[in-house]
Amino acid sequence: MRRNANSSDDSGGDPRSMDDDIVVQGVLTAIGQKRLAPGTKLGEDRLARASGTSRIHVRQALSHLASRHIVVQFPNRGAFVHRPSWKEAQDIFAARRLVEAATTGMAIDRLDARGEALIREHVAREAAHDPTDRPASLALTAEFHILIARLADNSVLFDAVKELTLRTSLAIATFETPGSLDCSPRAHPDIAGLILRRDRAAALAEMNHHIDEIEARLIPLLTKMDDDELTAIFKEIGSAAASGART
Amino acid sequence: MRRNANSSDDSGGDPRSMDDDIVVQGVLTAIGQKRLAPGTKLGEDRLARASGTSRIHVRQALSHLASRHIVVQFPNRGAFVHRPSWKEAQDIFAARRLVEAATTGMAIDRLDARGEALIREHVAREAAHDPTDRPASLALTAEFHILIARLADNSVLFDAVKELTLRTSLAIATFETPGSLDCSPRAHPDIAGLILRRDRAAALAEMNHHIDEIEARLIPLLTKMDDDELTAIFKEIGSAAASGART
DNA sequence: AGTTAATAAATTGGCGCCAATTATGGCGCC
DNA sequence: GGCGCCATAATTGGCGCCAATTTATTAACT
Repeated sequence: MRRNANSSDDSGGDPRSMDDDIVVQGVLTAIGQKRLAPGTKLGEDRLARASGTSRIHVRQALSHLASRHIVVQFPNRGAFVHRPSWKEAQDIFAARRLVEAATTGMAIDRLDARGEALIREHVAREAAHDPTDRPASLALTAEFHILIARLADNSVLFDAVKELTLRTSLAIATFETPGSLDCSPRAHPDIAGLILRRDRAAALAEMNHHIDEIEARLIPLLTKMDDDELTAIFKEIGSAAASGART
Repeated sequence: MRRNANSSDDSGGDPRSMDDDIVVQGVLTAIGQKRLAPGTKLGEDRLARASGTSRIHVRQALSHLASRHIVVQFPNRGAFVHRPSWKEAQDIFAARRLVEAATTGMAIDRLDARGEALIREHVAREAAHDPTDRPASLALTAEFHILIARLADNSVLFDAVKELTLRTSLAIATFETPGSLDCSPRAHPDIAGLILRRDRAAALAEMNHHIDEIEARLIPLLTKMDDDELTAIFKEIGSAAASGART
């Protein structure tokens, strides 16, 4: 009997071993629950002790997460939870608008009875869950978007939505304003209803609006500025001073 | 002085060490030159001897390539050059149409003098190259699409185009008809001219048509069928025989 | 007192070895 | 003659150890 690499379909990806998956899922849920802030160092020995596995699995898991842009690895310095720049966060949302508009349309095109049942089941699960539980809300949001992408029946776009969902949670953890809460899952039943009604234009517009709403909750904090932006600013001052001195 | 992980921007990704990159680039160019057919087993010891590096670098490189869907890894069996299914090839092209239409439009929006110079330089390089050199043509095609994606100034879509370009070369290696040759790079000067002229609609249409042309060169060869499709066919025969026997 | 340089501790990177699993060749059996 | 089974060989998976690099600490010096 051959064992499958990933049993649940909403798992992060395709790590080779089972112990790798433990580390990957651990880091992912820790990030999703905001127990691991962006920029945190992920020491190999520490993760190995925490996950109960060996250091080699931790390294493979970190390499896997690095390929998904969840962590960044510096040579001889270790792995850190990736802190996306403001530009990268905007890029992520622009890509989501593009890809998820496509997956929504394709999901409507290929919608059948099984797809309708899956959508209804998810809406029911969202209606029944505790709205004050932030990590659960975030996980349900990700599951909704991934479900739509699965119904689109395109493996490339499905993987893209999975990756963009993860990176979005990193962007939220980096740039979210402390005030706004639980405003996003409210829109899911609306989108689901429009999809079930095969209202293409309205579903696309609502999905775009939903992504815009998530993006609007983020603000560019200057304290979390990226190094590249900092050097760009210094270069800008330099050129401005040069032109000012010339004039 | 801090050394950069990847010096050239068109490299495959972000492998940690320099030796890993040797193996990654070696496998990539071998695939691009059709010296490694899809389905070929990539033994660790063999790759280590061939690349002159150690086995650990080979493993990290294979893990990296597996995360990019270039190779597939089976537990305790090793890594093989990924042989995309016909469905996956169609998915790749559908995703390319979506993403590259977007990158083309964004490249036109943000086009400046530097971008125009890069496009003109690439067109000149394509005009000067030997059209009978298949691997060089394929590499130039990939570089053109990646250049457009870079001008779009969206890191997520840039990475997506890089990955989709690689996967397309795998799809071509798997499904290409032997007859058709060097018909694709002909369209690049046209697309480049339309982009330079800021003709949005025509550029998008031409880019879509160009991708369609590449896809049209592929045919679903039955001999290179995927395992899943094969089992599906056997199941189909089984049910047909059962219903036939009952009737 | 601040800064620089040297030393020590901690962490990552890499290699060799051995165990576990799988592919292969040969043998006996039906 | 074909099929299934077992032993051998080859390959991958994993662990421990040591070297190389970075980081923290301490000391000396201006």
